[in-house]
Amino acid sequence: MGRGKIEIRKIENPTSRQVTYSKRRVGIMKKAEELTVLCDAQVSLIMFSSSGKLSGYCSSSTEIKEIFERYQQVTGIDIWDAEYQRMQNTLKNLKEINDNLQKEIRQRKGENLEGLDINELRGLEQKLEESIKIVRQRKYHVIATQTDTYKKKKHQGNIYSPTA
Amino acid sequence: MGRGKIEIRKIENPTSRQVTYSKRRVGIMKKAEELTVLCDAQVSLIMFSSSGKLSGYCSSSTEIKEIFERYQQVTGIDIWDAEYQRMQNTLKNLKEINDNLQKEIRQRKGENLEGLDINELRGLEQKLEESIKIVRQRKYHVIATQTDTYKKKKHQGNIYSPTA
DNA sequence: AACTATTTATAAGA
DNA sequence: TTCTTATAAATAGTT
Repeated sequence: MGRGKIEIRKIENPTSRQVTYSKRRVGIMKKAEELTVLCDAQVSLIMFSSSGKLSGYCSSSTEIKEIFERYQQVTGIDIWDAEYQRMQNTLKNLKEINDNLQKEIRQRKGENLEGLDINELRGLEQKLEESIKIVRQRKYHVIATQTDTYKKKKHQGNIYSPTA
Repeated sequence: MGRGKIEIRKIENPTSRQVTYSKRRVGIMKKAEELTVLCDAQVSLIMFSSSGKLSGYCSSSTEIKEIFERYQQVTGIDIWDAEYQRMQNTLKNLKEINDNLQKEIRQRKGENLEGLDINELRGLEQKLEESIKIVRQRKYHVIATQTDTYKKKKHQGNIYSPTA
């Protein structure tokens, strides 16, 4: 295609590679346009250079999306399937986790105990006792702290009180 | 490109159009392949002839899907549209619900009580007391039922016992 | 970016 | 479709 035949293999020199890309990019896009017009075809051409730059051609009055949809229809390949599946799985897992959480909460509330045997009930009772213990400790701690604060405030207040 | 210059406009004769399509289809695919190899580019080329026949080229070791995803990323065009959005929302909601459930459970377990004031702590204590009451009632109910069953079985057993 | 010697692509014909 | 071939187009190497 120029001064001397070339082999079709990767151009190692990055500058030459970039130059060739620029030239051929224009060339192939022209070909795509010509094919579209001459043959009344629908064409999509997407290119990423080795440096990651995007160029594209798409037959006028068409969108890439449309072409991909048509591609899907014809090939039967579902481009979105994998991604869709992944999301569905995530959804399923979340729902499962949710269900379990709901179940645990209901049990801790004392709802839905019918399925539990005696040992499970004893375990649940113990857990609740532990929880209530912690809550009570916390409650007393808060009361104590509030009382301290109150006392201090009262004392500070007294400094400026009429009786001081 | 041949015997005499041609204008780039739709070839009206369907046969010639088809012939030209066949030839140029091969040509542009070759160009796509060359661009891929020479310039280390990622290329996708999808063509539909006016009669609806699909041809495509895609850089080796790549899938159309991959190129499409990359295209999406770069352009910001969302090809998934409604379905995707809907799933994303569902996912978001589920995560939120999940978070709240986790929080409630943690509180009922006695973890993470730092944020609660004295009234909230009293409320939680009451809830736990109610729960524990229900669990205990259930426990005694189960014990009673088991004992009944045992008695009945024992009694039935006696029917066939040596002493009967 | 331009130039240009060659190679490639391909239109028309068979 | 496929081949042939005259010509147009593309482009590699160079400036």
